[in-house]
Amino acid sequence: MVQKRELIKGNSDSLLLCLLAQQSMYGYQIIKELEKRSQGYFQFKEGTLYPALHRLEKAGLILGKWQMLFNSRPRRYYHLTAKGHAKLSTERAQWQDFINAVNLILQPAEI
Amino acid sequence: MVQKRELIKGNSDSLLLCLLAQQSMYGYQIIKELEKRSQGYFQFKEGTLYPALHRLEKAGLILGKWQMLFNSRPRRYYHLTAKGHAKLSTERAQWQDFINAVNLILQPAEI
DNA sequence: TATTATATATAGGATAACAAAATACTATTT
DNA sequence: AAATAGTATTTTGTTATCCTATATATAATA
Repeated sequence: MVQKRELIKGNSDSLLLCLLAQQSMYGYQIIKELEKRSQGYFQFKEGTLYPALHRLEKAGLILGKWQMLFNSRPRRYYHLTAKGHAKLSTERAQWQDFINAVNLILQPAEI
Repeated sequence: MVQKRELIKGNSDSLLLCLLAQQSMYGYQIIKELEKRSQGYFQFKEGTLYPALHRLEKAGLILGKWQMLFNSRPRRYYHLTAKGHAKLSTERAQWQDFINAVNLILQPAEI
Protein backbone atom coordinates (compact mmCIF):
# COMPACT_ATOMS: atom_id res chain seq x y z
CA MET A 1 0.00 0.00 0.00
CA VAL A 2 1.61 3.21 -1.22
CA GLN A 3 1.05 6.13 1.07
CA LYS A 4 0.96 9.80 0.19
CA ARG A 5 1.07 12.24 3.04
CA GLU A 6 -0.30 15.12 0.99
CA LEU A 7 -3.66 13.40 0.80
CA ILE A 8 -4.16 13.59 4.54
CA LYS A 9 -4.07 17.36 4.41
CA GLY A 10 -7.46 18.80 5.08
CA ASN A 11 -8.90 15.53 6.28
CA SER A 12 -7.32 15.04 9.66
CA ASP A 13 -9.92 17.14 11.46
CA SER A 14 -12.78 15.12 10.00
CA LEU A 15 -11.09 11.86 10.91
CA LEU A 16 -10.59 13.02 14.48
CA LEU A 17 -14.16 14.23 14.87
CA CYS A 18 -15.45 10.97 13.48
CA LEU A 19 -13.32 8.91 15.80
CA LEU A 20 -14.27 10.92 18.90
CA ALA A 21 -17.94 10.78 17.91
CA GLN A 22 -17.77 7.03 18.36
CA GLN A 23 -15.81 7.06 21.60
CA SER A 24 -13.93 9.43 23.94
CA MET A 25 -10.18 9.00 23.62
CA TYR A 26 -6.86 10.51 24.61
CA GLY A 27 -4.14 11.56 22.18
CA TYR A 28 -1.89 8.56 22.26
CA GLN A 29 -4.88 6.25 22.00
CA ILE A 30 -6.12 8.12 18.93
CA ILE A 31 -2.81 7.57 17.14
CA LYS A 32 -2.91 3.84 17.83
CA GLU A 33 -6.59 3.54 17.02
CA LEU A 34 -6.31 5.34 13.68
CA GLU A 35 -3.42 3.09 12.70
CA LYS A 36 -5.31 -0.05 13.73
CA ARG A 37 -8.61 0.82 12.09
CA SER A 38 -7.01 1.93 8.83
CA GLN A 39 -4.93 -1.26 8.75
CA GLY A 40 -1.70 0.66 9.13
CA TYR A 41 -2.41 3.40 6.60
CA PHE A 42 -2.74 6.32 9.02
CA GLN A 43 0.29 6.89 11.22
CA PHE A 44 -0.32 10.27 12.79
CA LYS A 45 2.70 12.01 14.26
CA GLU A 46 2.50 13.77 17.61
CA GLY A 47 3.31 17.05 15.91
CA THR A 48 0.23 16.55 13.77
CA LEU A 49 -2.20 15.19 16.31
CA TYR A 50 -1.75 17.30 19.40
CA PRO A 51 -1.88 20.67 17.61
CA ALA A 52 -4.97 19.38 15.80
CA LEU A 53 -6.64 18.45 19.10
CA HIS A 54 -5.84 21.87 20.53
CA ARG A 55 -7.22 23.50 17.39
CA LEU A 56 -10.46 21.52 17.61
CA GLU A 57 -10.82 22.26 21.31
CA LYS A 58 -10.23 25.97 20.75
CA ALA A 59 -12.95 25.88 18.10
CA GLY A 60 -15.34 24.32 20.63
CA LEU A 61 -15.76 21.12 18.63
CA ILE A 62 -14.22 18.83 21.22
CA LEU A 63 -13.62 19.09 24.95
CA GLY A 64 -10.72 17.60 26.83
CA LYS A 65 -10.76 16.50 30.45
CA TRP A 66 -7.76 15.42 32.49
CA GLN A 67 -8.12 12.05 34.07
CA MET A 68 -5.78 11.16 36.93
CA LEU A 69 -4.72 7.56 37.25
CA PHE A 70 -2.79 6.01 40.12
CA ASN A 71 -0.80 3.58 37.99
CA SER A 72 0.04 5.75 34.99
CA ARG A 73 0.51 9.28 33.70
CA PRO A 74 -2.52 11.58 33.62
CA ARG A 75 -4.39 11.41 30.34
CA ARG A 76 -6.46 14.03 28.59
CA TYR A 77 -9.66 12.45 27.30
CA TYR A 78 -11.46 14.28 24.50
CA HIS A 79 -15.12 14.01 23.63
CA LEU A 80 -17.27 15.66 20.97
CA THR A 81 -19.40 18.67 21.88
CA ALA A 82 -22.81 19.34 20.34
CA LYS A 83 -21.08 21.80 18.04
CA GLY A 84 -18.62 19.08 17.11
CA HIS A 85 -21.43 16.69 16.21
CA ALA A 86 -22.98 19.30 13.95
CA LYS A 87 -19.62 20.00 12.34
CA LEU A 88 -18.99 16.31 11.73
CA SER A 89 -22.27 16.03 9.94
CA THR A 90 -21.44 18.86 7.53
CA GLU A 91 -17.91 17.54 7.05
CA ARG A 92 -19.21 14.13 6.05
CA ALA A 93 -21.30 15.83 3.38
CA GLN A 94 -18.33 17.92 2.23
CA TRP A 95 -16.21 14.80 2.02
CA GLN A 96 -18.78 13.14 -0.22
CA ASP A 97 -19.01 16.25 -2.42
CA PHE A 98 -15.25 16.25 -2.73
CA ILE A 99 -15.03 12.55 -3.60
CA ASN A 100 -17.73 12.99 -6.20
CA ALA A 101 -15.98 15.98 -7.76
CA VAL A 102 -12.62 14.21 -7.88
CA ASN A 103 -14.16 11.10 -9.40
CA LEU A 104 -15.75 13.21 -12.12
CA ILE A 105 -12.24 14.23 -13.13
CA LEU A 106 -10.46 10.92 -12.51
CA GLN A 107 -13.12 8.80 -14.13
CA PRO A 108 -15.03 10.98 -16.58
CA ALA A 109 -18.24 9.47 -17.96
CA GLU A 110 -16.93 9.45 -21.51
CA ILE A 111 -13.33 8.61 -22.33
CA MET B 1 -17.82 25.46 1.51
CA VAL B 2 -15.06 27.02 3.55
CA GLN B 3 -13.32 23.73 4.18
CA LYS B 4 -12.98 22.89 0.50
CA ARG B 5 -9.64 24.63 0.24
CA GLU B 6 -7.95 22.19 2.56
CA LEU B 7 -9.41 19.18 0.80
CA ILE B 8 -7.96 20.31 -2.51
CA LYS B 9 -4.52 20.71 -1.00
CA GLY B 10 -2.28 17.91 -2.16
CA ASN B 11 -4.69 16.78 -4.84
CA SER B 12 -4.40 19.50 -7.43
CA ASP B 13 -1.36 17.93 -9.08
CA SER B 14 -3.14 14.62 -9.59
CA LEU B 15 -6.16 16.37 -11.04
CA LEU B 16 -4.00 18.30 -13.48
CA LEU B 17 -2.08 15.23 -14.58
CA CYS B 18 -5.30 13.35 -15.12
CA LEU B 19 -6.82 16.14 -17.16
CA LEU B 20 -3.74 16.59 -19.34
CA ALA B 21 -3.49 12.84 -19.86
CA GLN B 22 -6.81 13.01 -21.64
CA GLN B 23 -6.06 16.08 -23.70
CA SER B 24 -3.45 18.85 -24.10
CA MET B 25 -4.70 22.13 -22.67
CA TYR B 26 -3.63 25.63 -21.80
CA GLY B 27 -4.00 27.20 -18.36
CA TYR B 28 -7.19 29.15 -18.78
CA GLN B 29 -8.80 26.20 -20.51
CA ILE B 30 -7.87 23.94 -17.60
CA ILE B 31 -9.61 26.22 -15.12
CA LYS B 32 -12.80 26.22 -17.21
CA GLU B 33 -12.63 22.50 -17.92
CA LEU B 34 -12.15 21.53 -14.27
CA GLU B 35 -15.12 23.66 -13.31
CA LYS B 36 -17.30 22.21 -16.06
CA ARG B 37 -16.40 18.56 -15.50
CA SER B 38 -16.79 18.80 -11.73
CA GLN B 39 -20.15 20.52 -12.18
CA GLY B 40 -18.87 23.72 -10.60
CA TYR B 41 -17.07 22.18 -7.66
CA PHE B 42 -13.51 22.99 -8.67
CA GLN B 43 -12.86 26.66 -9.28
CA PHE B 44 -9.10 26.90 -9.51
CA LYS B 45 -7.63 30.35 -9.06
CA GLU B 46 -4.81 31.60 -11.28
CA GLY B 47 -2.55 31.82 -8.25
CA THR B 48 -3.13 28.11 -7.70
CA LEU B 49 -3.02 26.84 -11.24
CA TYR B 50 -0.07 28.57 -12.86
CA PRO B 51 2.41 27.85 -10.06
CA ALA B 52 1.19 24.24 -10.13
CA LEU B 53 1.79 24.00 -13.89
CA HIS B 54 5.28 25.45 -13.47
CA ARG B 55 5.93 22.98 -10.66
CA LEU B 56 4.83 20.02 -12.78
CA GLU B 57 6.85 21.18 -15.76
CA LYS B 58 9.94 21.66 -13.62
CA ALA B 59 9.46 18.09 -12.36
CA GLY B 60 9.36 16.87 -15.96
CA LEU B 61 5.81 15.55 -15.66
CA ILE B 62 4.30 17.91 -18.22
CA LEU B 63 5.71 19.97 -21.08
CA GLY B 64 4.39 23.33 -22.23
CA LYS B 65 4.62 24.72 -25.75
CA TRP B 66 3.72 28.24 -26.83
CA GLN B 67 1.20 28.44 -29.61
CA MET B 68 0.90 31.73 -31.49
CA LEU B 69 -2.50 32.77 -32.73
CA PHE B 70 -3.27 35.71 -35.01
CA ASN B 71 -6.55 36.68 -33.37
CA SER B 72 -5.77 36.26 -29.69
CA ARG B 73 -3.04 36.16 -27.08
CA PRO B 74 -0.45 33.38 -27.31
CA ARG B 75 -1.38 30.27 -25.34
CA ARG B 76 0.85 27.79 -23.61
CA TYR B 77 -0.39 24.26 -24.26
CA TYR B 78 0.69 21.57 -21.83
CA HIS B 79 0.85 17.84 -22.48
CA LEU B 80 1.88 14.88 -20.33
CA THR B 81 5.36 13.41 -20.68
CA ALA B 82 6.10 9.69 -20.33
CA LYS B 83 7.23 10.45 -16.78
CA GLY B 84 3.93 12.21 -16.18
CA HIS B 85 1.97 9.20 -17.36
CA ALA B 86 3.88 6.94 -14.99
CA LYS B 87 3.32 9.37 -12.14
CA LEU B 88 -0.40 9.56 -12.84
CA SER B 89 -0.66 5.80 -12.67
CA THR B 90 0.88 5.62 -9.18
CA GLU B 91 -1.19 8.59 -8.02
CA ARG B 92 -4.39 6.89 -9.07
CA ALA B 93 -3.40 3.89 -6.94
CA GLN B 94 -2.54 6.15 -4.00
CA TRP B 95 -5.86 7.89 -4.31
CA GLN B 96 -7.71 4.57 -4.07
CA ASP B 97 -5.66 3.46 -1.06
CA PHE B 98 -6.43 6.75 0.62
CA ILE B 99 -10.16 6.53 -0.04
CA ASN B 100 -10.19 3.02 1.35
CA ALA B 101 -8.34 4.08 4.51
CA VAL B 102 -10.63 7.05 5.12
CA ASN B 103 -13.71 4.94 4.62
CA LEU B 104 -12.43 2.48 7.22
CA ILE B 105 -12.54 5.37 9.71
CA LEU B 106 -15.69 7.12 8.50
CA GLN B 107 -17.72 3.94 8.13
CA PRO B 108 -16.19 1.32 10.40
CA ALA B 109 -17.37 -2.24 9.87
CA GLU B 110 -18.78 -2.49 13.39
CA ILE B 111 -20.30 0.44 15.24
C1' DT C 1 -15.04 54.77 -24.09
C1' DA C 2 -15.73 51.43 -20.72
C1' DT C 3 -16.49 46.91 -19.61
C1' DT C 4 -16.16 42.03 -20.08
C1' DA C 5 -13.86 37.84 -21.41
C1' DT C 6 -9.68 35.73 -22.49
C1' DA C 7 -4.83 34.57 -21.06
C1' DT C 8 -0.43 34.28 -18.35
C1' DA C 9 2.43 35.50 -14.33
C1' DT C 10 4.03 36.43 -9.57
C1' DA C 11 4.48 38.46 -4.75
C1' DG C 12 2.87 37.90 -0.11
C1' DG C 13 0.03 35.82 3.51
C1' DA C 14 -2.17 31.96 5.79
C1' DT C 15 -2.60 27.26 7.17
C1' DA C 16 -1.31 22.76 8.38
C1' DA C 17 1.50 18.53 8.29
C1' DC C 18 5.77 16.92 9.62
C1' DA C 19 10.41 15.90 11.92
C1' DA C 20 12.53 16.27 15.96
C1' DA C 21 13.32 17.04 20.50
C1' DA C 22 11.94 17.95 25.32
C1' DT C 23 9.62 16.29 29.28
C1' DA C 24 8.02 12.77 32.42
C1' DC C 25 6.18 8.69 34.21
C1' DT C 26 5.60 3.31 34.34
C1' DA C 27 6.85 -1.41 33.51
C1' DT C 28 10.04 -4.78 32.25
C1' DT C 29 14.36 -6.65 31.74
C1' DT C 30 19.26 -7.26 32.93
C1' DA D 1 19.90 -0.90 41.02
C1' DA D 2 20.36 0.47 36.36
C1' DA D 3 19.05 0.31 31.71
C1' DT D 4 15.64 -0.08 28.36
C1' DA D 5 11.22 0.15 26.28
C1' DG D 6 6.65 1.82 26.21
C1' DT D 7 3.28 5.33 27.39
C1' DA D 8 1.79 10.25 27.07
C1' DT D 9 1.83 15.35 26.11
C1' DT D 10 3.97 19.57 24.34
C1' DT D 11 6.53 22.71 21.49
C1' DT D 12 9.82 24.56 17.88
C1' DG D 13 11.10 25.09 13.35
C1' DT D 14 10.59 23.70 8.47
C1' DT D 15 8.18 22.96 4.35
C1' DA D 16 4.49 22.85 1.00
C1' DT D 17 0.71 24.80 -1.26
C1' DC D 18 -3.59 27.26 -1.75
C1' DC D 19 -5.37 31.80 -1.84
C1' DT D 20 -5.84 37.00 -2.44
C1' DA D 21 -4.38 40.45 -4.91
C1' DT D 22 -2.13 42.60 -8.45
C1' DA D 23 0.11 43.23 -13.03
C1' DT D 24 0.14 42.70 -17.88
C1' DA D 25 -2.05 42.26 -22.53
C1' DT D 26 -5.53 41.44 -26.34
C1' DA D 27 -10.24 41.00 -28.48
C1' DA D 28 -15.09 41.59 -28.40
C1' DT D 29 -19.05 43.90 -26.82
C1' DA D 30 -22.07 47.56 -24.86
